[in-house]
Amino acid sequence: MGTRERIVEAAERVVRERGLARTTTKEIARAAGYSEGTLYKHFESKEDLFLAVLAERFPSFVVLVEDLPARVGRGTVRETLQEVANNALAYYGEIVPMAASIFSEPALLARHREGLRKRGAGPQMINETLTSYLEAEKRLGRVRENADCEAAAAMVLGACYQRAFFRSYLGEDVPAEGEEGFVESIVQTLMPSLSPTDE
Amino acid sequence: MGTRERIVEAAERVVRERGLARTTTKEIARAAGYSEGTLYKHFESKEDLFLAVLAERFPSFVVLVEDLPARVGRGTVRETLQEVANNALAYYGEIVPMAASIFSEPALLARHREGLRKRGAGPQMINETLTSYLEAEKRLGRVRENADCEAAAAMVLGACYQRAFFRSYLGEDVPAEGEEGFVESIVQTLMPSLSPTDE
DNA sequence: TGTACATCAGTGAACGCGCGTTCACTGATGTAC
DNA sequence: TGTACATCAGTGAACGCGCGTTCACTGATGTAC
Repeated sequence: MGTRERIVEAAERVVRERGLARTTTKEIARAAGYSEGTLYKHFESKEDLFLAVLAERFPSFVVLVEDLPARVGRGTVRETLQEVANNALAYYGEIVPMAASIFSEPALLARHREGLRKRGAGPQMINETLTSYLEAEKRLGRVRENADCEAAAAMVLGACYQRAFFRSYLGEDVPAEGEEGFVESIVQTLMPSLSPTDE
Repeated sequence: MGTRERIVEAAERVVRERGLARTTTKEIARAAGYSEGTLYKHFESKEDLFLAVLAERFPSFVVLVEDLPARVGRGTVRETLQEVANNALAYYGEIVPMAASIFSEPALLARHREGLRKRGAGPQMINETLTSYLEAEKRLGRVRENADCEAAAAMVLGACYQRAFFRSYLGEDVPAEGEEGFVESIVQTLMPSLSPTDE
């Protein structure tokens, strides 16, 4: 692992631990095992370093759902939805605190946004991928003809997203089993709108 | 309006404009029309001032849905859900950027959390109120017997919440009419799970 | 009414700290001949 | 092989700026007699 990568990784770690506002170049250097000067050999500024963290260290939005196209027509739609929702909940729980903190630095948010735009990436990609999956299932007749796939995806993922946010915001220690039940009740409640016939 | 209130209002304005990280006591004082010294006559520290902003300037979570209990049995459930969802979308759009930015200051978040806990308040109150409304409608037979009201509320509000977050995050200018259509498709998709009979 | 004093919101210059950033320097490695 | 030089990642002390906070002071208002 090169110096640059070590610095980016350390920066992410420090931001997670102390929050964006309390993260200093001194602390990042210490965590990475280099001097502060070295940071500036690899990055133009602290802001540039943060942008690298956001671009390089976030688990890809695509990875979470990348095998969804291959799931079309296999297993039940319900099982697939539950698996996606469980993954989304865990994923959102990881990234929400960090993504949220960018809002305190509008200039950083603007530059990050621009980076996302150029790469055609962004958090909404998960929703689009899940929508596409449901539409493919609809074409196979495994999702009812008049279902609104976009709305269904927005509700499943939105519910998970909000729950992850609440957890971070309220600092609760919700047991993992509670989360499983949550996902199950969400999918269960949505199924009548998706099933081609009453189950 | 007293001095203290003017300072709190100015602080909120500055945080909205410049983000939490770029908000200084100097700028707050300028915006409020007082000297920096005056800030410290009314607040122990900058952090205390922010906590006052969070506690006093956020539109109450309750106000949005406070008349929901009175709506039980009146109008259609669908209309009520749509109205709530539209309000939620607008409300989340207002508060998300500011609420999110607290994540950059873990100490501030922890103190705010404690304040919420003491007042029995918090963002999840909206979900609880909407759940109660749906349960009351269920008792009247206007929502199907086996419906999961908590899951339904989580999906409607979660979808709105995530959409508001995406808008802020991506900086899009989604036209208002697009939002109306979004809310409609959400509620439409959820109705089969709630209606006592097929519509 | 006038006088002496107390109170207190507000001022604004000053302070000191911690931050991001810079820069002259080091020393290991590579290269030419 | 040895010598002279170039390169470059990394150092760490230093700098200066902007921040949150303090404090001696002001002047308006209230109160006692």
